Amino acid sequence: MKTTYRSIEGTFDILPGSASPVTRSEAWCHVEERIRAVMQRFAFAEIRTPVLEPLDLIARGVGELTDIVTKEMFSFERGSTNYVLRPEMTAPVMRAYLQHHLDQRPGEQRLFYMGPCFRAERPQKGRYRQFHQFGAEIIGSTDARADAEIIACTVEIYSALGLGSTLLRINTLGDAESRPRYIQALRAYFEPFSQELSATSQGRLKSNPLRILDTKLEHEAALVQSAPRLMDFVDPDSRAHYEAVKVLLAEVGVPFVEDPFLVRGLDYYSRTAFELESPEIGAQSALAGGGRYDLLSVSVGSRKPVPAVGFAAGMERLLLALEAADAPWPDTLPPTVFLIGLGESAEKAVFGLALRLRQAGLRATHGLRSRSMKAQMRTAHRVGAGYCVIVGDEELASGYAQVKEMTQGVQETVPFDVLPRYLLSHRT
RNA sequence: GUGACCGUAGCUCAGGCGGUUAGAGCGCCAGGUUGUGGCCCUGGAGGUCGGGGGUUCAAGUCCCCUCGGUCACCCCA
Repeated sequence: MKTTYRSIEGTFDILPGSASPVTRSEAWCHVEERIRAVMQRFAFAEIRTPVLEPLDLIARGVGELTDIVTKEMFSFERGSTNYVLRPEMTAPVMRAYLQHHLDQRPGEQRLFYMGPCFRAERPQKGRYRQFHQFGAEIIGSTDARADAEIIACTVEIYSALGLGSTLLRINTLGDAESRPRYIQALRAYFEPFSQELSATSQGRLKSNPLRILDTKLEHEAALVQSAPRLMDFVDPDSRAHYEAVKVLLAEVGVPFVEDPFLVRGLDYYSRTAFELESPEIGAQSALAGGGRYDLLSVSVGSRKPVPAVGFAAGMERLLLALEAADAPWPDTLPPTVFLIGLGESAEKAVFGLALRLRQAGLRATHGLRSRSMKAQMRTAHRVGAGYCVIVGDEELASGYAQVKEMTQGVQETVPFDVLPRYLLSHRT
């Protein structure tokens, strides 16, 4: 049947019992639980921020010229305020940190988050207009251990879920000065070849030369080979910081590869940048990404700079990776008890009985359609109930219910008032 | 934003070069058992063939447009 309304393009419903983990609520619960567990072991505390944020916060935080801000935001005006549905969560978390003066709390702030984000891109596998991110931030530390811990935590979440075959790539982007200097050098290098570059690369030459570096065109890749190297422009302190991060990762046995061309798409990153990939989830292969963003706080209005590192990861991509890895999914637990009432007064009794069983801690349900015993029995079987409790006029008169165990099919007679105790002791 | 492919019952799909009331399996509902599920049998409900326009005596089948889905580019989680 054709339905009048459907979920908006690039958004989807998450249903119980769905075949794919991406749209299966049981899979989401399971994964969210595991993520929280790892976050808590890293002593991260949960922060929840609004889905709606001021447009300026995102524009300034993420960067006016980034793709996200120039063409991917769901934004609208109401009264004199411009709103956005957040396209990511780091800038909002920093906003909350500043707004609530979390720097006054003892030590660094270790925060994690989970929630929906929005980007108006063309949907494809692993990329949706409403998608879900989780991530963690350590705010208030310049120490390389903070970087390494964030990276270790990212990796830990995937391995805790049984995803071994991920690839960690890391790089350093240098400080606030080195990046602009490098960008300038890149422009100077590519400018003479401008005519040979593709239209997109020519555009990037103006907007974001760093992006030319990960071109897929062969003749451009050749040019990139002898382009100036980022590392040559990185300041000594950043280099030392990068070395320290690498040593820490090596010490705890987190495998990584260095990728001198890894640049992140958001403006606020400096120094450490990293990305975790899965080769098995399609073209959108980045499971998670992150890095240091010492510059963000100032660009969203802080008078003094607040150093921070963090990562953000995509829930849907994690679920996709688990699907590719053939991970098993917990099912929704079937009801322990299915109550069948025959006739009006029995139905009424069953309603109350169900409530008492639930209060005793049992999962109990009953049909609400006054159908035949046979039909109700079939439903009980199909929903996977462990027991049927049958109540008709005879049972009402005698005070004993029929209790049928569904796998063996044996049936016993149990007084109403001992039903909770009986079912609690017999359930598996 | 660009491109490719796809769009027939709730689901998975059949419907040779256009030709009479559009099918199957599964699922759903009911019955075969005056109060007993699973297996089996019988019956039923459910489709304006994504939508609109065109060609034709005739369109689920051909053409155009449109909407949606999928995947890729781009970008990124």
